[in-house]
Amino acid sequence: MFSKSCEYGIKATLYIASNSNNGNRVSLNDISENIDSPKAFTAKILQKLSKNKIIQSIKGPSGGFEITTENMNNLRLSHIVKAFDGDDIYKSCGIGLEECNDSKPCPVHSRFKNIREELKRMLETTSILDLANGLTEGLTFLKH
Amino acid sequence: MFSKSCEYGIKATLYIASNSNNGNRVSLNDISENIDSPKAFTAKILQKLSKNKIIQSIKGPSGGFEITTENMNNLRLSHIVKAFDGDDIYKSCGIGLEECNDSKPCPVHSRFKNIREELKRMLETTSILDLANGLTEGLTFLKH
DNA sequence: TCTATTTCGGACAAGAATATCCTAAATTAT
DNA sequence: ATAATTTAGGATATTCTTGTCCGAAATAGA
Ligand code: SF4
Ligand code: SF4
Repeated sequence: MFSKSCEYGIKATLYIASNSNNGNRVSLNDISENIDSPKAFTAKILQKLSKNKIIQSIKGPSGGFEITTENMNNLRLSHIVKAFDGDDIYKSCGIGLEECNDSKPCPVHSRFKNIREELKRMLETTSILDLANGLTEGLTFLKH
Repeated sequence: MFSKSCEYGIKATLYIASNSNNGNRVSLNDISENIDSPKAFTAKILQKLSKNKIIQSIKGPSGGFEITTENMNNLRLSHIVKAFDGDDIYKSCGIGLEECNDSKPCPVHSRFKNIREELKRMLETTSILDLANGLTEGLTFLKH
């Protein structure tokens, strides 16, 4: 469904958010250990999140990553997905015709439409904070 | 959502089905032209469909590909998807934890679950014939 | 100022997906 | 039989994604 990068991006953001909730800044090492992702690759992911102003990065000793309360509240899952995978998931569903529209639909169009819209709606209404809270409360997990 | 291979696989099957409906056997050339896909690559796709007994292939002059009425009726979209992409789409949704379960859910689990199940249900209930009919009747299209 | 820590960013490597090419095998028609 | 057509399948190429490596830049503390 999502690219590996996007999956790591979501996990990393949520891990950072859950820690920022508690006032803790976290390092690349922390993150890649706790979300079970390759360290060097995760560094790239974090750079991208940082450039997209989803998280904040601080260099130097006792540096690391954090996310502002404002961002946690305002940013949605859709923002992260968009940063990594673009809006493909909203457009090129089904069998990937170049231009999709209702007036010249592909055979699976009507069947996929609802699902696609439900997914879109879910991503656009779920905030980082919503998801991070479950982590903080120990109700959900980022690795097994 | 699906791999390119899977998309071609779906399109090819539907094109063949729509033609088998009219008693026409179609060749690789026909198919790749009408679904707008790279010919050599499409040949591989057709081989896979054939090995998976989704379509039938006939060699030699006036050979080509066709699909039986029985297969059109019995086979679902899910069979094609499974042949190309496995059952990933049913398992590794959301952020791709290795083992997914309700008792140790990832943060997006509850939100993704419904969507995933709806997708699964749709794929498992949509037959090749359902989709091919729309094509035959000129209501839906495989290229623009 | 010097050192240690930590992110940044460019270059490179490995792997997977996508795509092409060419020859073999089967089948039909002549 | 021979030639023409069409699928089968192995080898190879290209492109994209995923992943690693290493030195530069920033920053905190001694
Ligand atoms: S399902 Fe609709 S939107 Fe998706 S590829 Fe087909 S025509 Fe386009
Ligand atoms: S949403 Fe559920 S099933 Fe999907 S990866 Fe997360 S825990 Fe697993």
